[in-house]
Amino acid sequence: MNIGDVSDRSGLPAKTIRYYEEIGLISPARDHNGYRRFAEQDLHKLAFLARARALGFTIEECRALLALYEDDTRASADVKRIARDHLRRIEAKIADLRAMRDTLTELVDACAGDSRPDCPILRDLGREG
Amino acid sequence: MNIGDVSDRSGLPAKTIRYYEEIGLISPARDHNGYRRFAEQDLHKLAFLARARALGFTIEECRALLALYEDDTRASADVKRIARDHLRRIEAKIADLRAMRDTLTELVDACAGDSRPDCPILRDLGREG
DNA sequence: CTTGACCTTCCAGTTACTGGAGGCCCTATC
DNA sequence: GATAGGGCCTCCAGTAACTGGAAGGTCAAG
Repeated sequence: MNIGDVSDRSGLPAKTIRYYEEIGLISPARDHNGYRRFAEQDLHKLAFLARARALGFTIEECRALLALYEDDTRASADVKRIARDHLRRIEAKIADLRAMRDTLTELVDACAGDSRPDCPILRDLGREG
Repeated sequence: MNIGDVSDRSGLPAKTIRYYEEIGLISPARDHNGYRRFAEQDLHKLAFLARARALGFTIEECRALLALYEDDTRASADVKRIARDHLRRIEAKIADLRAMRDTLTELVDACAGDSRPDCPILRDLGREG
Protein backbone atom coordinates (compact mmCIF):
# COMPACT_ATOMS: atom_id res chain seq x y z
CA MET A 1 0.00 0.00 0.00
CA ASN A 2 1.11 3.52 -0.74
CA ILE A 3 0.39 6.41 1.55
CA GLY A 4 -2.76 7.36 -0.35
CA ASP A 5 -4.37 3.98 0.23
CA VAL A 6 -3.45 4.01 3.89
CA SER A 7 -4.79 7.53 4.18
CA ASP A 8 -8.10 6.44 2.65
CA ARG A 9 -8.36 3.35 4.82
CA SER A 10 -7.31 4.96 8.10
CA GLY A 11 -9.02 8.28 7.59
CA LEU A 12 -5.79 10.10 8.45
CA PRO A 13 -4.41 12.73 6.05
CA ALA A 14 -1.22 11.70 4.27
CA LYS A 15 0.50 14.67 5.91
CA THR A 16 -0.38 13.34 9.32
CA ILE A 17 0.89 9.88 8.48
CA ARG A 18 4.22 11.32 7.37
CA TYR A 19 4.30 13.32 10.58
CA TYR A 20 3.67 10.19 12.64
CA GLU A 21 6.59 8.55 10.92
CA GLU A 22 8.77 11.60 11.56
CA ILE A 23 8.08 11.46 15.29
CA GLY A 24 8.65 7.72 15.39
CA LEU A 25 5.14 6.38 15.89
CA ILE A 26 5.37 4.20 12.79
CA SER A 27 8.22 3.00 10.57
CA PRO A 28 6.88 1.93 7.20
CA ALA A 29 9.22 0.23 4.72
CA ARG A 30 10.36 1.98 1.55
CA ASP A 31 10.09 0.96 -2.07
CA HIS A 32 12.97 1.18 -4.53
CA ASN A 33 11.60 4.55 -5.66
CA GLY A 34 11.51 6.01 -2.18
CA TYR A 35 7.75 5.67 -1.71
CA ARG A 36 6.59 4.47 1.67
CA ARG A 37 5.29 0.90 1.51
CA PHE A 38 2.76 0.16 4.26
CA ALA A 39 2.03 -3.32 5.56
CA GLU A 40 -1.30 -4.29 7.12
CA GLN A 41 0.36 -3.93 10.50
CA ASP A 42 1.23 -0.31 9.76
CA LEU A 43 -2.34 0.34 8.80
CA HIS A 44 -3.50 -1.31 11.99
CA LYS A 45 -1.24 0.91 14.06
CA LEU A 46 -2.50 3.98 12.27
CA ALA A 47 -6.09 2.98 12.91
CA PHE A 48 -5.19 2.53 16.57
CA LEU A 49 -3.62 5.97 16.64
CA ALA A 50 -6.57 7.53 14.87
CA ARG A 51 -8.97 6.15 17.46
CA ALA A 52 -6.77 7.12 20.39
CA ARG A 53 -6.43 10.64 19.00
CA ALA A 54 -10.18 10.81 18.45
CA LEU A 55 -10.59 10.08 22.16
CA GLY A 56 -8.39 13.08 22.84
CA PHE A 57 -5.23 11.33 23.98
CA THR A 58 -2.10 13.38 23.36
CA ILE A 59 0.54 12.10 20.99
CA GLU A 60 2.76 11.11 23.91
CA GLU A 61 -0.09 9.21 25.51
CA CYS A 62 -0.70 7.51 22.16
CA ARG A 63 2.94 6.55 22.05
CA ALA A 64 2.68 5.02 25.51
CA LEU A 65 -0.59 3.26 24.67
CA LEU A 66 0.86 1.86 21.48
CA ALA A 67 3.88 0.55 23.36
CA LEU A 68 1.58 -1.14 25.87
CA TYR A 69 -0.56 -2.48 23.05
CA GLU A 70 2.45 -4.20 21.58
CA ASP A 71 3.73 -5.49 24.90
CA ASP A 72 2.21 -8.86 25.74
CA THR A 73 3.47 -8.61 29.28
CA ARG A 74 1.80 -5.28 30.04
CA ALA A 75 -0.29 -4.70 33.13
CA SER A 76 -3.76 -3.38 32.36
CA ALA A 77 -3.25 -1.07 35.35
CA ASP A 78 -0.76 0.93 33.30
CA VAL A 79 -3.29 1.39 30.53
CA LYS A 80 -6.02 2.25 32.95
CA ARG A 81 -3.91 4.89 34.67
CA ILE A 82 -3.27 6.69 31.41
CA ALA A 83 -6.94 6.56 30.49
CA ARG A 84 -8.09 7.68 33.91
CA ASP A 85 -5.70 10.63 33.97
CA HIS A 86 -6.91 11.65 30.57
CA LEU A 87 -10.51 11.26 31.65
CA ARG A 88 -9.89 13.60 34.56
CA ARG A 89 -8.42 16.20 32.25
CA ILE A 90 -11.47 15.93 30.04
CA GLU A 91 -13.82 16.35 32.99
CA ALA A 92 -11.90 19.44 34.07
CA LYS A 93 -12.07 20.84 30.57
CA ILE A 94 -15.79 20.23 30.38
CA ALA A 95 -16.26 22.02 33.69
CA ASP A 96 -14.24 25.00 32.43
CA LEU A 97 -16.21 25.16 29.22
CA ARG A 98 -19.51 24.85 31.01
CA ALA A 99 -18.63 27.80 33.22
CA MET A 100 -17.74 29.82 30.14
CA ARG A 101 -20.92 28.73 28.42
CA ASP A 102 -23.10 29.69 31.36
CA THR A 103 -21.60 33.16 31.64
CA LEU A 104 -21.69 33.69 27.90
CA THR A 105 -25.26 32.50 27.63
CA GLU A 106 -26.35 35.01 30.22
CA LEU A 107 -24.51 37.81 28.51
CA VAL A 108 -25.75 36.94 25.04
CA ASP A 109 -29.31 36.68 26.30
CA ALA A 110 -29.02 40.06 27.98
CA CYS A 111 -27.76 41.78 24.84
CA ALA A 112 -30.34 43.37 22.58
CA GLY A 113 -28.25 42.79 19.50
CA ASP A 114 -29.53 45.82 17.67
CA SER A 115 -28.00 48.97 16.20
CA ARG A 116 -27.58 50.75 19.53
CA PRO A 117 -24.22 50.85 21.31
CA ASP A 118 -25.47 49.80 24.72
CA CYS A 119 -24.21 46.28 25.40
CA PRO A 120 -24.18 44.16 28.57
CA ILE A 121 -21.44 41.97 27.14
CA LEU A 122 -18.98 44.82 26.82
CA ARG A 123 -20.18 46.26 30.10
CA ASP A 124 -19.28 43.02 31.82
CA LEU A 125 -15.89 42.69 30.16
CA GLY A 126 -15.03 46.27 30.97
CA ARG A 127 -16.39 46.34 34.51
CA GLU A 128 -14.17 47.77 37.22
CA GLY A 129 -12.51 45.46 39.72
CA MET B 1 3.10 51.96 36.67
CA ASN B 2 5.75 49.57 35.52
CA ILE B 3 4.97 46.22 34.00
CA GLY B 4 5.31 44.44 37.32
CA ASP B 5 2.58 46.53 38.93
CA VAL B 6 0.28 46.06 35.97
CA SER B 7 0.98 42.36 36.03
CA ASP B 8 0.02 42.18 39.69
CA ARG B 9 -3.12 44.24 39.23
CA SER B 10 -4.35 42.55 36.04
CA GLY B 11 -3.30 39.04 36.92
CA LEU B 12 -1.58 38.70 33.55
CA PRO B 13 2.07 37.59 33.43
CA ALA B 14 4.51 40.30 32.34
CA LYS B 15 5.46 38.13 29.38
CA THR B 16 1.86 38.10 28.23
CA ILE B 17 1.56 41.85 28.56
CA ARG B 18 4.65 42.33 26.41
CA TYR B 19 3.18 39.90 23.94
CA TYR B 20 -0.07 41.85 23.82
CA GLU B 21 1.91 44.96 23.04
CA GLU B 22 3.84 43.14 20.34
CA ILE B 23 0.63 42.10 18.57
CA GLY B 24 -0.81 45.56 18.91
CA LEU B 25 -3.51 45.07 21.55
CA ILE B 26 -2.02 47.75 23.77
CA SER B 27 0.48 50.57 23.28
CA PRO B 28 1.88 51.70 26.60
CA ALA B 29 4.13 54.76 26.75
CA ARG B 30 7.83 54.48 27.46
CA ASP B 31 9.97 56.09 30.10
CA HIS B 32 13.32 57.72 29.39
CA ASN B 33 15.01 54.46 30.39
CA GLY B 34 12.97 52.36 27.97
CA TYR B 35 10.66 50.90 30.61
CA ARG B 36 7.00 50.62 29.67
CA ARG B 37 4.92 53.18 31.54
CA PHE B 38 1.29 52.06 31.94
CA ALA B 39 -1.60 54.44 32.45
CA GLU B 40 -4.84 53.45 34.18
CA GLN B 41 -6.39 53.11 30.77
CA ASP B 42 -3.81 50.51 29.76
CA LEU B 43 -4.54 48.57 32.90
CA HIS B 44 -8.24 48.78 32.15
CA LYS B 45 -7.69 47.38 28.68
CA LEU B 46 -5.59 44.56 30.05
CA ALA B 47 -8.28 43.69 32.57
CA PHE B 48 -10.78 43.66 29.71
CA LEU B 49 -8.52 41.36 27.74
CA ALA B 50 -7.95 39.08 30.70
CA ARG B 51 -11.69 38.66 31.18
CA ALA B 52 -12.38 38.11 27.51
CA ARG B 53 -9.60 35.51 27.34
CA ALA B 54 -10.97 33.83 30.45
CA LEU B 55 -14.27 33.44 28.60
CA GLY B 56 -12.37 31.66 25.88
CA PHE B 57 -12.45 34.32 23.17
CA THR B 58 -9.52 34.07 20.78
CA ILE B 59 -7.02 36.87 20.56
CA GLU B 60 -8.54 38.06 17.31
CA GLU B 61 -11.99 38.10 18.85
CA CYS B 62 -10.55 40.04 21.76
CA ARG B 63 -9.11 42.51 19.31
CA ALA B 64 -12.50 42.94 17.68
CA LEU B 65 -14.28 43.23 21.03
CA LEU B 66 -11.80 45.80 22.25
CA ALA B 67 -12.30 47.84 19.10
CA LEU B 68 -16.06 47.73 19.63
CA TYR B 69 -15.59 48.57 23.30
CA GLU B 70 -13.79 51.74 22.32
CA ASP B 71 -16.21 52.66 19.58
CA ASP B 72 -19.08 54.74 20.92
CA THR B 73 -20.99 54.28 17.68
CA ARG B 74 -20.89 50.47 17.76
CA ALA B 75 -23.97 48.35 17.25
CA SER B 76 -24.53 45.84 20.03
CA ALA B 77 -25.48 43.39 17.28
CA ASP B 78 -21.83 43.20 16.27
CA VAL B 79 -20.80 42.33 19.78
CA LYS B 80 -23.57 39.81 20.13
CA ARG B 81 -22.63 38.08 16.89
CA ILE B 82 -19.07 37.54 18.06
CA ALA B 83 -20.26 36.24 21.40
CA ARG B 84 -22.90 33.98 19.87
CA ASP B 85 -20.44 32.46 17.40
CA HIS B 86 -18.05 31.80 20.23
CA LEU B 87 -20.81 30.30 22.32
CA ARG B 88 -21.64 27.91 19.51
CA ARG B 89 -18.02 26.82 19.29
CA ILE B 90 -18.02 26.19 23.01
CA GLU B 91 -21.20 24.13 22.82
CA ALA B 92 -19.68 22.06 20.04
CA LYS B 93 -16.55 21.53 22.04
CA ILE B 94 -18.52 20.47 25.07
CA ALA B 95 -20.43 17.97 22.95
CA ASP B 96 -17.17 16.55 21.59
CA LEU B 97 -15.69 16.25 25.04
CA ARG B 98 -18.81 14.66 26.43
CA ALA B 99 -18.71 12.00 23.74
CA MET B 100 -15.07 11.33 24.56
CA ARG B 101 -15.84 11.23 28.24
CA ASP B 102 -18.70 8.78 27.82
CA THR B 103 -16.62 6.38 25.77
CA LEU B 104 -13.64 6.70 28.06
CA THR B 105 -15.72 6.20 31.14
CA GLU B 106 -17.09 2.96 29.76
CA LEU B 107 -13.66 1.74 28.85
CA VAL B 108 -12.05 2.70 32.14
CA ASP B 109 -14.89 1.06 34.07
CA ALA B 110 -14.49 -2.11 32.04
CA CYS B 111 -10.76 -2.35 32.67
CA ALA B 112 -9.65 -4.39 35.65
CA GLY B 113 -6.55 -2.29 36.17
CA ASP B 114 -4.47 -5.10 37.57
CA SER B 115 -1.22 -6.80 36.64
CA ARG B 116 -2.72 -8.90 33.85
CA PRO B 117 -2.34 -7.87 30.21
CA ASP B 118 -5.99 -8.26 29.24
CA CYS B 119 -7.43 -4.79 28.67
CA PRO B 120 -10.73 -3.63 27.15
CA ILE B 121 -9.26 -0.19 26.49
CA LEU B 122 -6.55 -1.50 24.23
CA ARG B 123 -8.96 -4.01 22.73
CA ASP B 124 -11.23 -1.17 21.72
CA LEU B 125 -8.46 1.00 20.31
CA GLY B 126 -7.06 -1.94 18.34
CA ARG B 127 -10.34 -3.37 17.12
CA GLU B 128 -10.65 -4.19 13.44
CA GLY B 129 -12.71 -2.01 11.16
C1' DC C 1 5.56 12.14 -25.47
C1' DT C 2 2.83 14.32 -22.56
C1' DT C 3 -0.65 14.73 -19.06
C1' DG C 4 -2.15 14.06 -14.54
C1' DA C 5 -2.23 11.84 -10.34
C1' DC C 6 0.81 10.18 -7.15
C1' DC C 7 4.74 10.49 -4.30
C1' DT C 8 9.08 12.78 -2.14
C1' DT C 9 11.55 16.36 0.99
C1' DC C 10 11.96 20.70 3.14
C1' DC C 11 10.41 25.03 4.97
C1' DA C 12 7.15 28.00 7.01
C1' DG C 13 2.99 29.03 9.52
C1' DT C 14 -0.62 28.16 12.93
C1' DT C 15 -2.25 29.69 18.64
C1' DA C 16 -1.06 32.12 22.52
C1' DC C 17 2.05 32.26 24.92
C1' DT C 18 6.50 30.65 27.86
C1' DG C 19 11.42 30.08 29.06
C1' DG C 20 15.91 31.59 28.90
C1' DA C 21 20.15 34.19 27.66
C1' DG C 22 22.50 38.39 27.87
C1' DG C 23 22.42 42.82 29.37
C1' DC C 24 20.78 47.65 31.18
C1' DC C 25 18.73 50.41 35.29
C1' DC C 26 18.13 51.62 39.97
C1' DT C 27 18.47 51.48 44.88
C1' DA C 28 20.67 50.03 49.00
C1' DT C 29 24.45 48.68 51.55
C1' DC C 30 29.34 48.23 52.81
C1' DG D 1 33.22 53.62 44.82
C1' DA D 2 32.13 48.74 44.42
C1' DT D 3 28.72 45.44 44.65
C1' DA D 4 24.43 42.88 45.23
C1' DG D 5 19.72 42.33 44.16
C1' DG D 6 15.62 42.98 41.80
C1' DG D 7 13.22 44.73 37.95
C1' DC D 8 13.27 45.82 33.35
C1' DC D 9 14.75 45.35 28.30
C1' DT D 10 15.18 42.65 23.62
C1' DC D 11 15.72 38.66 20.96
C1' DC D 12 15.57 33.79 20.05
C1' DA D 13 13.68 29.33 20.54
C1' DG D 14 10.26 26.06 21.84
C1' DT D 15 5.52 24.31 22.78
C1' DA D 16 1.20 20.69 20.22
C1' DA D 17 -0.04 18.57 16.40
C1' DC D 18 -0.39 19.29 12.54
C1' DT D 19 -1.22 22.00 7.76
C1' DG D 20 -0.04 24.37 3.45
C1' DG D 21 2.89 25.05 -0.20
C1' DA D 22 6.99 24.91 -3.24
C1' DA D 23 10.03 22.24 -6.06
C1' DG D 24 10.69 18.13 -8.03
C1' DG D 25 10.80 12.72 -8.90
C1' DT D 26 7.60 8.48 -10.50
C1' DC D 27 4.29 6.02 -12.89
C1' DA D 28 0.33 4.49 -15.79
C1' DA D 29 -2.70 5.91 -19.52
C1' DG D 30 -3.58 7.66 -23.96
